[in-house]
Amino acid sequence: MPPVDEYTVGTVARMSGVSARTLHHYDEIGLLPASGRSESGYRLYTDADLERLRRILFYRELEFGLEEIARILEDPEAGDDDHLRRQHRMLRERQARTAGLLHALEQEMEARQMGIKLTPEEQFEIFGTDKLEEHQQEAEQRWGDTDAWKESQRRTAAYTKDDWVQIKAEADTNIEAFAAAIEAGEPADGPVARALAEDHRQHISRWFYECGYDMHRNLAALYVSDPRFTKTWGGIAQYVHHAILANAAGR
Amino acid sequence: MPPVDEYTVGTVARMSGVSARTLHHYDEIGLLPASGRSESGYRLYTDADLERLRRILFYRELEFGLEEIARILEDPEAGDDDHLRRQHRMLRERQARTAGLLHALEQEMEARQMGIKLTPEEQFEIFGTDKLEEHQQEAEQRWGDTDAWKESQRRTAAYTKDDWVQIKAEADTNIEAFAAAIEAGEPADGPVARALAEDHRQHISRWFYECGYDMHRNLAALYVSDPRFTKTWGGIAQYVHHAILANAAGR
DNA sequence: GTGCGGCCTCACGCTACGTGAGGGTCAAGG
DNA sequence: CCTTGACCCTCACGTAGCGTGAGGCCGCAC
Repeated sequence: MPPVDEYTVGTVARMSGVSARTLHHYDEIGLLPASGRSESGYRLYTDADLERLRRILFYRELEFGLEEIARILEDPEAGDDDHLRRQHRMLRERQARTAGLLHALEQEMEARQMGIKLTPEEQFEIFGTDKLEEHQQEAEQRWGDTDAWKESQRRTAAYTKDDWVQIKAEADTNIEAFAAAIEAGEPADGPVARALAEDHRQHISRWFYECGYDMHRNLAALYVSDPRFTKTWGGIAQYVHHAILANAAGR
Repeated sequence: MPPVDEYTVGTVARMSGVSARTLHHYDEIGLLPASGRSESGYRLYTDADLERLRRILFYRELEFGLEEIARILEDPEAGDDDHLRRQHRMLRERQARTAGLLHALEQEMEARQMGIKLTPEEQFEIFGTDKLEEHQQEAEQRWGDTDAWKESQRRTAAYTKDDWVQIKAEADTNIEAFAAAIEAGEPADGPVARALAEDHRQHISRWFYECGYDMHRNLAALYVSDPRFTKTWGGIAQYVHHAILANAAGR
């Protein structure tokens, strides 16, 4: 006897993340007919149905219409690469448009309000201290005329409180991971530490400014030479510095 | 007397790119009521209406519901930058989501081994040679196990013929620009040459693989050391090499 | 035997319009 | 002056992909 292989709508719904109504709908339109029914009329789905559902959801994510999904799934391959390519093009165009909107929006917002992104109490709430502004003034003194700083200002001006919470969370995770790596005796130039360094670089790129490997190296130098950074990074600064260099060297 | 300032639906439709029905709809739900009517009952829109429509379309592009757009526009900017932030956040989410979709789509396409993206005739038509295959195999031998190679394979698997035409056009433009810069006596480490090098880097990043400045430097080294590249770039290889290094150094 | 949660089948609601049907209106040409 | 064709009007139903009850059967625990 094969594994259970008999699921009711609710079960399938919970497993796949869609609603029961959606399954009813897909049954109705024949996109995903239930393989069978129980004596009392309950829809019963098999593992094969689940697999089909997975494929359906994949194409749905790509914003194909249900009808087109049906066609794609019906005939095994055939000329469907065209669909995929078209979809790919569409998505790339959308990506470009979105990027344009983003840029316009950021400029608009920067113009609208220079500086003050959060009220002092909100900053307090997030960072547990209100050193952020102080930190900012220091930073501006030193970096005010670099492109990275300007880009950082442009981007951070647009962040909401939720964004800051996430930034903080990511940063903390990264610091903790480094601490754990030291604990575990991972070498600073080993694969684990390098991966963490890469995370760190991407964190900066994502939230503050385009941070290539060269930039990252420069930043690493600061971690050991600038007391402000050393304060944030505590005893692990040296280790992080080493890891960043090792990571950058490998690219 | 001010400029015309009296447009009928069809005119507005053509100017804004929406359908007349859409304008009817916006009128019906009160989102964009026509400022007036002609004697015969034609809707008449003013320049102010057009401005409002532009704003509506902007928010619509950001996937706000019409009802919410109405609320945003009605309220004379109370929490104005608040919803700007929300838009910004939404856009970034969409950006990330679309990037994910693109990635998934590319993997799917690569997995289906649609590697034969262009027929030999098309290859010849675009690149003026059908020896791409050999070239490709050589490259794979040498670079096959690098991340950049894999990323490039994944991404290019999804390109259409039109994409390739554009890629080729961009590349040619870049090469010609370099040639022109040499002709004009531009120094290889001057601003013009560096800008061209930056274009070149972005071209690669956009179409093939993430090419940071370090990576770009490595690539530059090949241009002067690897005969295959030297062939493509002819006599300007040395100059390009120099420009890339200069550009990377400034970042 | 009686809850309670899960399942069933209608069936109407929703968004943002598309798409006619049936009928006036405006400017140019015959 | 009258016709023609492009444009405009107001209903009003259709579409996709479900959401959201309503009314009722099923099954298992207490």
